[in-house]
Amino acid sequence: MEFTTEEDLEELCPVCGDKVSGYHYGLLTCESCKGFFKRTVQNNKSYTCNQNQDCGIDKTQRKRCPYCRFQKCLSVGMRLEDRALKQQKRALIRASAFKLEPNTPLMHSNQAEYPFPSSMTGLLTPLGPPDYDCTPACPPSLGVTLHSYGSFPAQYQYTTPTMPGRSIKAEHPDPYSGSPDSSLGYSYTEGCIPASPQTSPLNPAVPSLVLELLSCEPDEEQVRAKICTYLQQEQSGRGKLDKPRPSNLLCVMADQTLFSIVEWARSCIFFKELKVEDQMQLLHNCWSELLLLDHVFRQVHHGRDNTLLLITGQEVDLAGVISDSGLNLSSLVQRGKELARRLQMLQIDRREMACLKFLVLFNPNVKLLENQALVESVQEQVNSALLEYTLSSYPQHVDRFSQLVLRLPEVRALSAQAEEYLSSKHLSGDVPCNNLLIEMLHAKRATTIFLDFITIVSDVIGASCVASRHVLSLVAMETEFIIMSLC
DNA sequence: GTAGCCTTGAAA
DNA sequence: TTTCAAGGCTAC
Repeated sequence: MEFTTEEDLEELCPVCGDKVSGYHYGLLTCESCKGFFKRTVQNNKSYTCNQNQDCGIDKTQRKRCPYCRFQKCLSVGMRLEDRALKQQKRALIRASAFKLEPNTPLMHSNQAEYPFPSSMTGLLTPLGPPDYDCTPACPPSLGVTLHSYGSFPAQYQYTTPTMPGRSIKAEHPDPYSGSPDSSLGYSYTEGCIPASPQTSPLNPAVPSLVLELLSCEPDEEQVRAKICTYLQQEQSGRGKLDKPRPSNLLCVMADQTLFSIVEWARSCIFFKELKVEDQMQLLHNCWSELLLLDHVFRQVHHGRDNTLLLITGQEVDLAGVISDSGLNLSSLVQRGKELARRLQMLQIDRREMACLKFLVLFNPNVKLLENQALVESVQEQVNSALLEYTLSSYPQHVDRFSQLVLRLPEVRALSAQAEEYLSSKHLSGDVPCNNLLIEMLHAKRATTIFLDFITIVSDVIGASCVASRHVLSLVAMETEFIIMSLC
């Protein structure tokens, strides 16, 4: 088809029939509809229709119902084009960087060589599963009521209490299959602006990287089954009369979940390209954040305010947990639930969850990695892909990217609090040494001590950390024994 | 809030 | 340097 520019411009705006002024947001529209779409998207406008959501939109009526006008903009195919996406991307990244900058990591990032826990090394080396003896011996502290929730439903059918009238259901029988069509796990129906890509007439292409990250997601049903089997074996080993306390169960669950997280990381794109030493440093840095995210995302799926959903599929009464646990633990639980509630309000989807996990795992603040460049590159790529995805799939929520990434400092702060809690429990002898949770905790603390030492050494010898890496490696070998003794 | 005109900046 | 789409500005 051949059209001259003049012929193109003689066309009428597909939204209101006014004279087109050029290509705007993907198609030929008039200047007013361009401006209207821009204002709506930029200012995150939300309209309602006073009629039956089928108002006629033409040049003279277009001002009457912004809701129907925006719906028509979407239905004819207006969307943020590449250029707009890039511009918004730059602006948002700048804004996010500005907001995130003061939130430097609460803990030291992991650095140069130091002794790695044996079980972690076992998990990361490709020589087969580790022979890890995880003996749960957590003290009774919760006294919670556990009642069976059965297995995970193959198909979610929740009504979110925080969003009355909005039904949430899986669009695919297997929400964990990772295929693009099933990747969201939810679909929404709502009267106003489409709230999810499925209902959006835009149906924009999902960045391939986002799909790639999603395909790395573990099959949660398998993870659940594995952990349940482990718990059953554990119980059968104890004997029928020796029933574990709920707090013991929770401790083992967290420990086993951490194993599954390490397994997930091992199989992930980019991560498996790293050397084992780098992999361990990244995991040591973020294990508690990933564990927390796993818990929080499960609560988002669960969608119930008064209960917690465990990895085993069991529901725990939230009030019981809060009343029966100490101040520190109840504070942790409540903050975790609040974080889940915020993400639920955002209607975070599984693609976004997968991206956030990668942003946590590939933390560019972990310095002196052998392949630092890859980690920084992945962080940048995932940031970019997530931003592109949120802008194109949720054009009515322009600050969605910021809202998502701004949860990460909260995750870090909360996980630091959880580590402190675990550490105090361990020091008081309530948690045994021989589980992965404690091992990771030790590894991180060892790194912190080591880093402080390295910083002092660097200052003393007047060399930059990078330049003195080889010298420091030698020092590390000498201090290895001291660090382990301290821990 | 709308819409027409102007400026900006990326891409060719 | 030119083109063109996005965003800014401002009278209405």
